Amino acid sequence: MNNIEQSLITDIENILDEKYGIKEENLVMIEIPKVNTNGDYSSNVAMRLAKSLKKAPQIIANELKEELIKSNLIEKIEVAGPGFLNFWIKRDELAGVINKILEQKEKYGENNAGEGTKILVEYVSANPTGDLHLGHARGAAWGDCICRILNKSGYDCLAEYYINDAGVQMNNLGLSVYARYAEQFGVKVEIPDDGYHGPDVAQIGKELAEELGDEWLTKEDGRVEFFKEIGRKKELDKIERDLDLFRVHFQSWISEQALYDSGRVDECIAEMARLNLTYEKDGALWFKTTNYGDDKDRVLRKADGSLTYFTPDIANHLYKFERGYTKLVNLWGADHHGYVPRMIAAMVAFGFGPKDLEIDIIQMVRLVEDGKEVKMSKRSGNAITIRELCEETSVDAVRYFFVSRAVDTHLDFDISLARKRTSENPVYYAQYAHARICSILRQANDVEQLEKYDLLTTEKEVDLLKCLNEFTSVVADAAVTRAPNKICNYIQKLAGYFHGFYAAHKIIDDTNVNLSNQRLNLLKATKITLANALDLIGVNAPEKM
RNA sequence: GUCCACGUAGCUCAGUUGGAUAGAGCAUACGCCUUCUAAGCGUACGGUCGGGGGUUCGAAUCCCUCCGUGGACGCCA
Repeated sequence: MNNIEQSLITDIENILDEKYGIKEENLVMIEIPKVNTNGDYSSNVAMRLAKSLKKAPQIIANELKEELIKSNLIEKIEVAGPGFLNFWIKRDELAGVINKILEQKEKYGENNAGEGTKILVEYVSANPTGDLHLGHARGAAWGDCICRILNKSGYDCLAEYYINDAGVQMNNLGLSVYARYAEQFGVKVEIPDDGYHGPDVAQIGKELAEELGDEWLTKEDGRVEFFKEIGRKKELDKIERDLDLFRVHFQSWISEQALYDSGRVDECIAEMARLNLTYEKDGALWFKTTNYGDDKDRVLRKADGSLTYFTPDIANHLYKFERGYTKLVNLWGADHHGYVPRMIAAMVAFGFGPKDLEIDIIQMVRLVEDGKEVKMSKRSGNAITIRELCEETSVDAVRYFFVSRAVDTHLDFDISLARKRTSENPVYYAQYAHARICSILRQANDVEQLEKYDLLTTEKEVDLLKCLNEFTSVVADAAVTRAPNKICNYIQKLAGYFHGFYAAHKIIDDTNVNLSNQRLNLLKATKITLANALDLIGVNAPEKM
């Protein structure tokens, strides 16, 4: 990594080491000041050292300035305010990023923040008993983007879906599917109270009636098993198709039932007993999660002999570590947040670190149209599905909107806004910038990459160059903090700087070929960076609009 | 009731190991197309960072308290 920020940090760290013998990671921070009268970059390191060095921050800043000014990156340094170091970078150094981008192309933005960490991201994991809805869509968008960002940042990332296909609910699914199937032949069978009454199950019943005929009406042997299995398969196929439409693809699907069948669940219980983590009380088997930060102990095996949801889920998580993943990330709905401490406690009980499993909580989505909350689909009268949402607006808009806000905040998804093709809609704003660049490049002669970009010195050009320089560290930061919304913020900023630059300057100019060619290369670099950023959130970068 | 999130401009939100005058976009008002995409650009307006207290050179950020919103408190999944 040799971007400007990183070079500045390294320079300062070296000086601190030589001059004061200070070696401390993450001490030196570089930021881009809000106003450009405070430099291209600035650092507060002198203020942070004031206490330990027992010197006024301004004095430290001036001492650092003496040394730093020797750097060939820097045009000018000022010590300002309470002790900030403000840096102005040589213009041709800033522009060096253009050739870097032109050479790296779709690889620009790659970084090694993850240092090869094997990380497993589990998300969506909706039960195969119905369609994917709003909340799932937000989770799917978030998880997919996180994986893209992690992969770009030197993590070895696996996207996994945990299928809750064991237990009572699957039985209920089987019974419900059978009831709907029988209904097609005029035979009335009760759907269990906690069964599935929705239109998707009715649809499956109808399909099965057509495919299979009435043979199962009379055949009782293995009927529930059969309908359970086929219901599961059909529901999962549907989920996979909807996710595919949403451009989300899992590399791994883990079945809860398979964890039972392979004996992993039993092994897990046996291992907990060996580690003395369990006890019997009131006929049930309990896990001493309170010893590891939970607020009460939890039941693993109920008095009726069946296991709780918790037990196979522990086996599920242990299996992730077993496969060599050293970092686990889950995305859970807000309604599961009470479940977080016990799962972490379970992993800690098995000797893993409290940060080896991190669970991000996704907040609720409200659907809004014309200022009013929309609860149900107008088309079907039921809860709105992910497919319906994408068809009503667009995959690009849905993905962008869901990912552009931090996951832990409540989100209003404004359908009318998502449909708009104006600057009110941030997706179009960014895509329009890309299309605009493509249009200009189509009309210009193709230019080779240049040795120098010494003519790109106006405020708009410098803003754009600084923004391009920033991309790699934005990606790295988004990966480490698992915040795809930071990529969206970056996209808006980059698109904004481009539009500003475009409005201020004529790019294709036959009377000044040198400047024109430098600007065209700046455009090419901007196009690549914008497309790379959009790709990280899975949104298209159109050539024409 | 207990626990967990969240509360920043009219609206939607940025803002992390505490830093300079709290930032965008939208909305509103006014400008800008004989010129590469006006799905754009520019200017203006807009704030007790939910209230109060504390910690210190410095707080939207950390601590306490109160208010408001949402969620969780099963031998459900």
